[in-house]
Amino acid sequence: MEKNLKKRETMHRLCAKGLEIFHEKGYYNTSLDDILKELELSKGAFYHHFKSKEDYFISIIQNLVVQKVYALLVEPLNMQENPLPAILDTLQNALEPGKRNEMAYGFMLNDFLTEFNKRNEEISTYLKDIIKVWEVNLVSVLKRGKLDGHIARHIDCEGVATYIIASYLGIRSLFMDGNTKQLKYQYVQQLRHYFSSIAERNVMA
Amino acid sequence: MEKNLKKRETMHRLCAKGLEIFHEKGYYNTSLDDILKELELSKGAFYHHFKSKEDYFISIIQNLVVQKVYALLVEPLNMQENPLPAILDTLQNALEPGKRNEMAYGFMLNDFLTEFNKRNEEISTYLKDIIKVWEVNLVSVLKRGKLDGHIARHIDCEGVATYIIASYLGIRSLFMDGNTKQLKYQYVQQLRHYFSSIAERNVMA
DNA sequence: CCTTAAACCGACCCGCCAGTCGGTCTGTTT
DNA sequence: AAACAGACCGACTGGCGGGTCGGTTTAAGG
Repeated sequence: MEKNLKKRETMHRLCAKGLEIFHEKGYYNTSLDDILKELELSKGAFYHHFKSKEDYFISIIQNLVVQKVYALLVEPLNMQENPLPAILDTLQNALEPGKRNEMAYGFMLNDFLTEFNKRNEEISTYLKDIIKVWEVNLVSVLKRGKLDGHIARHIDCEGVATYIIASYLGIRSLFMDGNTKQLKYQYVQQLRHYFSSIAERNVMA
Repeated sequence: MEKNLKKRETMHRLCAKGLEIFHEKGYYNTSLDDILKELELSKGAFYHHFKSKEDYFISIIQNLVVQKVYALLVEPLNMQENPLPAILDTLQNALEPGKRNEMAYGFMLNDFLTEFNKRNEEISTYLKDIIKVWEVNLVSVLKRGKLDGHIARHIDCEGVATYIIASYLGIRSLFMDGNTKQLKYQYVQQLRHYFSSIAERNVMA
């Protein structure tokens, strides 16, 4: 059964490198040969494992992107009892420059989302589903926070989630022009102000 | 001098239609022939007026996009004395579906920004400059608002501007999946909460 | 071993599209 | 009306890149 292992290994190498380069240069701006050259693999190897470039990218989304979103943006939401600081910490961490050689700058959802919008409906759908998952989790954490008295009763949790997601995607857009340190600081600062306006009137960490 | 008129007219038709289609389908996903076909012009005509596709798009940015940003996002900022409601109204209006057959959904900065990021540095620079202009104007309006006692004294106006821009770009990203009405409502609602947290403590319209 | 099927190779095909170029048509100038 | 220039035409080129396919290597099973 070593053949099977080889297969997995090669597919995994392809996906990992693919995500890295697609994220770096964009999907449409990256040719398969770009990726294949780096891995010293051939066209033949690629098409043995994937039926098309599109199919390949969908694999990447489902195997890697989904996991990363969970690990980076969903799971940390439940690390604290009070959702507002939990969300703040999560986002702050997600904007941190990549540690241990992982994908620099935490995330790429926005780039892919706009790249595929109106160009490839199927891939767009997969990406939107990921956002949806994030949103659903945000909402549930926020609602729990409302029940626990951390968030004011009149607040619309769905609206808050939408607004958080929007601001996060947007700040990631702005990250491209270098001054990430300051942008991140400003973002977190203002997010704090915003959160203070929807928190239940006692204290806000 | 009718020749000169003809030239202007053709160039203008090219730019207008170009912006429309580039915005609709993306720059790299639109071939010149796509545009030329709709205008019933030829390759020859095109290259008589512009030296490349890139040069063409830069013309579009400088002639049309800049103006639209001014008209839609900068000028309305000074329509009211209190900057926070002014900004709110401006953004709300900018998210309004296009009236009188103009470009649907107000704006496209984010799409272009991410499309050209890492693919064409020159064009990216032009786009970033536009954002910068918007930012500068936001900051100046905010600072004036602080002097006039509408905004709390400890607030960082640059940070606020960044956060506003981020959230706007982000909500525009989310607009692609259809439910714009609700998204817009949620966005404006939360923006109001945020603004209430940075306003000087009297009233907030 | 020898067979079989898998993983893998790489030359090739083909459509797409930015850009070229020789030519035509039309209005302006003298 | 002749000469010129600028607007426009459209067939063509060349490179890029996704996808194909016949062949070769490798490892599992008999």
